[in-house]
Amino acid sequence: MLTNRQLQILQVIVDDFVSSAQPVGSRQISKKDWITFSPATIRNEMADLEELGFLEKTHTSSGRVPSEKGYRFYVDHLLQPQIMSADEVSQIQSVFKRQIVEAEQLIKESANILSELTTYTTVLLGPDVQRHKVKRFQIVPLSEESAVAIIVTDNGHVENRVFTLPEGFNPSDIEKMVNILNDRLLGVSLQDLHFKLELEALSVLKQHIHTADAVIHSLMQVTSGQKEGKVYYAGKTNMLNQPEFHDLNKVRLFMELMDKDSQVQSLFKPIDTGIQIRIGSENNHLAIENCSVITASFGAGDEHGSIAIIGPTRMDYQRVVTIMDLMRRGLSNALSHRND
Amino acid sequence: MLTNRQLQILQVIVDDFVSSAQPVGSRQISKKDWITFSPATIRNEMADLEELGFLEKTHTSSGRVPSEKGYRFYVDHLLQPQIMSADEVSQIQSVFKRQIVEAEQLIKESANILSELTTYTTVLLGPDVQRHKVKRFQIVPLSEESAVAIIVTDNGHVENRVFTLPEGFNPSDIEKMVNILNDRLLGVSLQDLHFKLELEALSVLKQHIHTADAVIHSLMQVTSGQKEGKVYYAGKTNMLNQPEFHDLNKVRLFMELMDKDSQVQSLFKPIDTGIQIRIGSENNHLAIENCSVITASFGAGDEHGSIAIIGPTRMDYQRVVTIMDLMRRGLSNALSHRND
DNA sequence: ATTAGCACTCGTATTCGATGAGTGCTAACA
DNA sequence: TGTTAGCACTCATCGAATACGAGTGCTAAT
Repeated sequence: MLTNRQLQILQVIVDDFVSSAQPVGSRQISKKDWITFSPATIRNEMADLEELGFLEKTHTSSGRVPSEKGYRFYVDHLLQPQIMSADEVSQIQSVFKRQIVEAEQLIKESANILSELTTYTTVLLGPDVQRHKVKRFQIVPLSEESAVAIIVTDNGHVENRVFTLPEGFNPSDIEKMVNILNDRLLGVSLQDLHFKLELEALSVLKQHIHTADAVIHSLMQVTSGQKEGKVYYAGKTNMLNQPEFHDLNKVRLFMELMDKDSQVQSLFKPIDTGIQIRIGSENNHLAIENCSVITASFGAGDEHGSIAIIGPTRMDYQRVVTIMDLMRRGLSNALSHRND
Repeated sequence: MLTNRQLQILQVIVDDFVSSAQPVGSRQISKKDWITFSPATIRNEMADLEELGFLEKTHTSSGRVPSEKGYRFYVDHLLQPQIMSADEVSQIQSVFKRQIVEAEQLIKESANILSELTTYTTVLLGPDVQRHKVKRFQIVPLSEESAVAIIVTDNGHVENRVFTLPEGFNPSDIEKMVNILNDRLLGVSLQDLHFKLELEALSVLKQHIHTADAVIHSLMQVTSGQKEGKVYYAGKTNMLNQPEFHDLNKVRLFMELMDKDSQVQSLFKPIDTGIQIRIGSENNHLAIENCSVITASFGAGDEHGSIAIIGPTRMDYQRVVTIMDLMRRGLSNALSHRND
């Protein structure tokens, strides 16, 4: 168990290092006016904290830097909600005041504000499309051999894909088919769609349309492709302003990672509801081993998603957590009242 | 007018500098076995070429580097088609062999291969949606107050947007309205849609539906939003491997530019058909003043778009032009035969 | 007209010493 | 026994001095 004094010192070191990016020395700590003990005492305590694994040195005679364990402890025990300026609060709330109809647009705006306020990078994981339910099914023929299939979900998302019509397909069958499909598939979630098409719709359709087999298989191709939700980024280049990214190799690794939506998706998906923090190696990825990811999920009813902020491990956790919590509540709120 | 010897020297300098990124000295040039004259002679010629503005020095006693004017001359007069390895040719053609139904998918694949083969960054400008024509108009109600409007264009693109329904709107009017709109708007290009809605559709609708005014205005909001085509990137991080981007500031500027689709759109849009090259300051943008952009437009019938490659001014023009030409023809071909 | 020879320039890499922030330890102190 | 002043020591950073070498421009010889 850490003594009160050790807690104080750890807190100062993290806070100082977060804002200065420079190793923190004993003299610097003693300057804080609520610190009553001498640099020598602080040095002793720091040596202990280092032995316990909360601090590190960059070289033999440098100041101290929080270790991952140090950040973890700070985040778990020392975090205290920050007071935000009225200006910033109103900036956040301005998004929710505007009457935005489309959920997607609302969330994107939030992500932009989030990176602006934090100066970190925001990753926005779109709502899991697979959970949405079919509201309407539509097929629009384009030519003799191709048509576009459209699926509207219950909350307004539209999925569409061009597919080829089988030879000898009778265009007049389309309407019949669409009716049957709408009848059968209403309310089915997109993730179930694939199977429902094969198991239920196919047999019914076969009775009415003789090329049904081929069409359904084309449609099944359509439904199989869209496994992942969309990923949206804001403030991607903010990371370049962080001193820890003065190294081009790190920049490259980071940017390459950010280009792979599927990897980003799995790295940034929240494991639980609420706000979570993953520090450094906890992220399990080389490209962001010196980064922390803070995720927040939000939602109301069917419409939910998550926002993540990524910055260096030396990130302003207090501020980010406070802002994200505000954002999370606001978004959930806005989404649930949207259709009243 | 340049002498034959000057042409030879300019060619060697560009070629060498392109592959080595180091200023080229007289000795190095004389080593080429088809160069028959001595370093001293070469130095004299280089001094002349510098006076003419085709070459530059990085400092008083360094080798020569092509100037923008030098590249321009090289590109205009010295470019000769490269012979590509059978391996690479087949890699390109593999895309077109696969039977891909959706034009967008096909083009994206091409862009990926393009950046792989060139090690530069590919920017893909989607077909100009505004030119497409309405094939089908559809409205799907989501709740009492909202609905999603869907526009399918003649080549299978789907535009959609959620909009609010006016109070007191009678849901049963939707079908009537959709019918009228489909009737009136079939074949209208998206860029005209906005006005047609206001000028033609509105008056007709008013006769049948008393809330038509409000609905049309909601719809007009939908049609006004989608001014720009989509932009797709491949190999964004390739630029980081170029030695000219070892400077973090340049990286930042470049990445920031690439995040702004609308700016990228206007910078990379080809002015003419065929292959064009814009060198350095010809691009008129600070962030890419040391870059060259090679654009190629392709298309068949209604479906056309353009691909651009961006790299440092010290880029392998011969190779890129050869590859892009192959790609351009392939794409145009594939698109025109797609629906046969 | 071409080229060998040579003095000169300038970027790069290396070494060396000075500086200063910061530590750990010891001994004095309350 | 916990705290602190004092001091020797470490190590990153910076600037000056130096050597090195690739490359040029000029002159004079071919």
